[in-house]
Amino acid sequence: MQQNRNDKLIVILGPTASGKTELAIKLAKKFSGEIVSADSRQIYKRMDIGTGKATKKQMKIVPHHLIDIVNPDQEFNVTIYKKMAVKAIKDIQKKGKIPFLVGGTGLYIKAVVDNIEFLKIKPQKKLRKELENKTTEQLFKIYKKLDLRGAKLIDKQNKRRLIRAIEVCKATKKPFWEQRKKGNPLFDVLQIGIKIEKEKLKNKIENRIGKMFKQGLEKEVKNLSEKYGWKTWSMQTIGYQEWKPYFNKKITKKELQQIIALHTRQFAKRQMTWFKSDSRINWIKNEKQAEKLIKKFIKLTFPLNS
RNA sequence: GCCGCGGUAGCCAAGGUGGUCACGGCGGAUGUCUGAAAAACAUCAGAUUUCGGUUCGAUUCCGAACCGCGGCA
Repeated sequence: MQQNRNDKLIVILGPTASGKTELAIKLAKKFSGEIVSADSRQIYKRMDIGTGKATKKQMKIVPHHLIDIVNPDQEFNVTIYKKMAVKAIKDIQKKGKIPFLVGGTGLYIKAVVDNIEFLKIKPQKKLRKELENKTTEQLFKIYKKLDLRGAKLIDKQNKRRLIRAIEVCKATKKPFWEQRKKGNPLFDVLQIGIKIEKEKLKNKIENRIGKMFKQGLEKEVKNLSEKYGWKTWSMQTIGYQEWKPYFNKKITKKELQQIIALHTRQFAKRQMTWFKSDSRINWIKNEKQAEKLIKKFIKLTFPLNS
């Protein structure tokens, strides 16, 4: 354990609408920290209301990183994210401040916390296009030939994963599965998860959507769809994709709102499924508990703060 | 009131000609995750409106009741 080097990282995670943003800002302010977003949608510019970004005002209280970093028609992925996040975190540490990694995108958080070293094989458009025309059975057969062990463990029916696995095998001439790896941990991490009952979260989700509608989500979505269409990756976002049938007059506004709420609830559940499996997460119910954990965590490196 | 049509899981919904019946989809529960992750994918639970009859056997055939829809009065 290095005593005086600042390699601490505090993670604040939880399902959508659980109140991460608010909590993180309070904590970061209190412990002189800066926020690094771990949210796969808030990276997009112009997608403000529907992704639940912090307001300009809030961002003035505490510096935020990795928000608004690409245009809505640009492609983005974990690898890019990880690189940027690690850099942002280190920069904050160098300033003697504490980085707060805040968000609900499990894979992004994991990439940083577990230092996943993604294989440097770029997605190959031609190959992917070719493979996409095949059935999952065909893809599985191909993969099996390239990586017998991996074939036993992969989601057999998940085309997207099969294609990626094949892509890596072909590019590296080695089995995909055994090439996956984690590096040594980059940071000393404290993970804090927001615990919230299902019913309560359901209400919060509904309220939040109501608020978004009032804040002008319709216009935001309309502008985006007119400028970039509906097919971009960024439009594959809850709170955005659902508007298409509404604009085409296939559903009413009330139905639209219900569908968004449904999708959001389902998403929240998937997030929890992801987080549940990480036993390192400290689940808290309120700010006080979070503060307590942080104080204890920080003591060694920042004796003056406690 | 009469005539017709229908009543299959929380919702939608397949099931010519009776054989441990019970297709799907949505929703639900549980889970997977190493370059799209607010993505993609998997597993599981759950039903024949009710009461009688015919039959070795009824989701299926017959009758009645109840409910819904349409038409006539």
